[in-house]
Amino acid sequence: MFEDIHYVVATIPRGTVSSYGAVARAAGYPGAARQVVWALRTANALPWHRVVGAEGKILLPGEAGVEQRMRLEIEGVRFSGGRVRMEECEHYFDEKVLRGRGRTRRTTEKRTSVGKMA
DNA sequence: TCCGTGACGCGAT
DNA sequence: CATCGCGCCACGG
Repeated sequence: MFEDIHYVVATIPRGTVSSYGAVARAAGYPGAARQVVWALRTANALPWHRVVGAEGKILLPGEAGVEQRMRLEIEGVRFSGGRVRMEECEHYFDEKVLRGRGRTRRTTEKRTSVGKMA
């Protein structure tokens, strides 16, 4: 499992970010966002700073959070308020292959919001 | 072995 | 909006 997560995280291009949930899905464990956290915590040679909350929010507490934001800004990721501008910087894995959103009832019903439908 | 704990996410209230 | 509740799953006590 962490192998998959590790791999997925490693594929996030510099200058872009992704969310815990997105990584979990990409790795093949929809809903297992927590495991992504674990994977990031334990692994050390990963671009962990490229992973933020679902809304582009930095969830890391304390200094680590500051560092994460700093690193992202260095990579060119822009922020809007206290969150990352996902609209511009979110990295989309092969969503077409991941669209098997396992659980999550019918979130797709009115997906009028962020037009992220490939 | 069972139980609580997360850098979470998302629909429902 | 703010909150709650549940799902997910590896770990440490």
